Amino acid sequence: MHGKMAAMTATSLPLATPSSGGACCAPLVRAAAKPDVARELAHVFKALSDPTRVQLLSIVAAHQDGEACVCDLTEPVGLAQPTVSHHLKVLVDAGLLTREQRGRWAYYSLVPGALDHVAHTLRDTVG
Amino acid sequence: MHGKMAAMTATSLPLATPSSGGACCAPLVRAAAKPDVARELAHVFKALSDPTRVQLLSIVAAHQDGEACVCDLTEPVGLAQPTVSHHLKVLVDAGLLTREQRGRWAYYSLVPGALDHVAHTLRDTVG
DNA sequence: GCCATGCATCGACAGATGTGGATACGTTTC
DNA sequence: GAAACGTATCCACATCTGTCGATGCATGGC
Repeated sequence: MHGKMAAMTATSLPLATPSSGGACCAPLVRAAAKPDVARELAHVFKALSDPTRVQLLSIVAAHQDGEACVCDLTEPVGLAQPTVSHHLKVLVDAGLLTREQRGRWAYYSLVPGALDHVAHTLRDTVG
Repeated sequence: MHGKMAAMTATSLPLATPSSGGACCAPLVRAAAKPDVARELAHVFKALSDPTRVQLLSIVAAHQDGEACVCDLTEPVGLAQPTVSHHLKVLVDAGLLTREQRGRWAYYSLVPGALDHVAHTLRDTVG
């Protein structure tokens, strides 16, 4: 749509024409992120994009043995129990928490390397 | 508000009552995240929670000199120019990109330590 | 078996978000 | 000055999201 090839006939350096009148576009020095990777990253970040969910992760991590049940979490965040359950489900779906039912209680814990993995992928993508 | 001190009079270990019938709640071994920190983190993560914006960061980083103008970005992500401008504004507001107008073009670049700072704060908060 | 408890799901609602067409603004060129 | 170009802003719209009351579904205690 842009006539990129036709521009080749004009000068030997169609890109990076400097100074005044030329093009704005600089060349790429490496490949950009695959859309799949961007989607994967965005999915995890969407789970982290709510203050309540960041707090929930922190509270779970601060508990003994790194696990907490829903009843441990509703009061610190000041939200109703269905809302907390919803947020926890989002975090589980993002691969940041695991759920384990023991008796009447559902215990949530951090997935060990999850955050490190995200940080590493992000570094590979934009770093 | 919680009478933490008063509870000390009942038993020497008011928390962590174990085994069967007892409470579900495990004690905290350290302080949870301040709401302010959670909000700050969530704000940055919200900017990263859209696949298009992750791609934009990656494309900017992949360009020579680590900068790109809007015309470099619309075609790779396949969206209209106003939409791309909107996403770029979100990334600037989150402190992940800077904008510099040079001539007719607006050049966007990564803020050097921004992602590292976020990763470090996150580690302090939930790690 | 029956009730209480802890949690997930459902339904509904207000507010936020991604998207693009139309348009306005600043800069460069003629 | 006028026209062209690159971007940002405005507006409208469909969709998504956070929230909570009501309800269902298990498990444990009586």
